[in-house]
Amino acid sequence: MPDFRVLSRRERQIMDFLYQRGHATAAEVQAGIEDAPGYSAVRALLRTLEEKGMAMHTEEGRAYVFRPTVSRDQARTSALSHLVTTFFGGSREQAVAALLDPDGPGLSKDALERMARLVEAARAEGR
Amino acid sequence: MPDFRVLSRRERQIMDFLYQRGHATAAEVQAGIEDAPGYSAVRALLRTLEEKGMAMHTEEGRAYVFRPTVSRDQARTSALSHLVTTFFGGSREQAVAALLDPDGPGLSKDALERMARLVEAARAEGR
DNA sequence: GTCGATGTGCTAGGAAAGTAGCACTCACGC
DNA sequence: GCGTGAGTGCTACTTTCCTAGCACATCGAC
Repeated sequence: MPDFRVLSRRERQIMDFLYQRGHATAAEVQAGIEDAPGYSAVRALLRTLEEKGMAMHTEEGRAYVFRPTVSRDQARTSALSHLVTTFFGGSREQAVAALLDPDGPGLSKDALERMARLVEAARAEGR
Repeated sequence: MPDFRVLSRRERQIMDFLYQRGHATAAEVQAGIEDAPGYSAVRALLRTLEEKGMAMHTEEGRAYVFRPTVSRDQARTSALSHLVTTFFGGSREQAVAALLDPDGPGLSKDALERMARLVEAARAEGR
């Protein structure tokens, strides 16, 4: 798995966008990211990301459609683990607590119930 | 709250370290981060971070001890929310599921129990 | 067929980041 | 008092990032 830490500021911004959307053309990237640079700059950055092995493209009609090379699943696991280490001293439990924080936008009853079931399932499995 | 997105690659790396440790001298930063640059470079980066308002220092003995200006709590909330948006389509529930992933290092029975209680508490509060 | 819109590739220059090195200060031991 | 070690500030250099601009290709409308 490529190392996300080698990414520059703009590159990161674009990768985030690609993970959020799944895939995007240069124009979509430009339209989608905040404080975006010129169109040429976006294309150049996408090319760099390909060189670094972080993204790949397929031709769809005339346009290139870009996707991350590393699956969202792998990337999210890696990002999550980094975040837990950095901000929660490695405690996933604390991270869960933060996710349940009532200050955030309210979680639906259903979502909470599903979470409860997830925890129960993990408990059942863990013994 | 300053915007973490303006940080360069090295600066980010150092901020992560500061959040992980709470505080650190230049020497500790250099010793602590992977693939670290020279001592001078680290000091220069810390100075830049101060200029950008991301870190501050206090003098302790002869050495400067650096800390993030934004509290770990605020920073973690912001980082978590960004991560949930980017990788989980905004679903905190899915993020929790990933944190419970049995492929990761096992969670202790106690930790799981505490999580169960957290969810229950959130449910009780949410109605 | 030709003009405009929308693509791409490539190159080059300026800005920012990253790094090393030197000069200086201060505390401590001899 | 003077050398040494550990600290800082500052400056200058190199590398990388970021960006714009130009040249060329392709498609569709007229």
